[in-house]
Amino acid sequence: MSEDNAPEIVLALEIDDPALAGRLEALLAGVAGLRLAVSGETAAATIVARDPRVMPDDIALTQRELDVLALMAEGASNKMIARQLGISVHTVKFHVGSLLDKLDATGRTDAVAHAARRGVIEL
Amino acid sequence: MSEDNAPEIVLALEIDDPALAGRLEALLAGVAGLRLAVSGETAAATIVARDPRVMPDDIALTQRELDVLALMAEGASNKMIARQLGISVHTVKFHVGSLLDKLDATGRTDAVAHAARRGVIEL
DNA sequence: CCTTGTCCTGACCACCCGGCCAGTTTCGCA
DNA sequence: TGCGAAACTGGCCGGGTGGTCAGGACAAGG
Repeated sequence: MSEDNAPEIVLALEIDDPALAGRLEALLAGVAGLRLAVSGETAAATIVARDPRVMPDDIALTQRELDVLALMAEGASNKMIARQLGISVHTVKFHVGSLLDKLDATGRTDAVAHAARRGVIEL
Repeated sequence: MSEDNAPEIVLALEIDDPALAGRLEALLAGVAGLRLAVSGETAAATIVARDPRVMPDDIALTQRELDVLALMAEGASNKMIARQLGISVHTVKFHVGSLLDKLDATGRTDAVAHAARRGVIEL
């Protein structure tokens, strides 16, 4: 049915591992209906595979710490976080402190950046 | 030894557009050597296609604001930024203020998050 | 029973942050 | 040559932030 609305799906590759990239390239080359993007071309979708080395140990964050972290990433102040989670500002500061420690960050901005970098949270 | 004619490449799909997702699913289903991940499975690579998000006007940030923003993303304090750029803390606060205004952020953490989201900076 | 760990709360304090005021120099442009 | 925009600096101040102390509730496991 209507192949008119489905020309070709253009895919881009962003893969750290050269071996995996090569295999995928070879496999996808033989598929009708899609092709790989040439340099600079805008792709409909991108195949990504990050080097797993960036998150060696998935840092053990408690559920509460993840809650606080998520709200921190939204730019919420301790007071806002406290209200949102139904806990006291003191407790929020406690969790933020733990976060700074575990993420090896110097402040909340640094903590969010670190967490985003290693995929703990999605910006 | 290396039977690296590896079994299958497991791919995950993260595509906003259902139509595109469906087409890709159909296309890739017929390719030997790779398969789609089942829910929760760890994939070797992920195919992503974000909604052509609104990055209408790449916000006009001055060079100095970009300098400050980059250091903010590293978790640097105003004092550190001042020292790094060879300017006074007051000037840093001035630029941070402009950044918060232009990025529609409530604080430096929010500013970094917004900037990262719309690709102004790379985390 | 007692210890351990996690989560939660409180208070104190030095410092940082963001917003406000006002002022300078430098530059491009009409 | 005048004029505005950008960059820079200063002081001031209310509120937020991060570090440190101390302690309570509650479940898991010795």
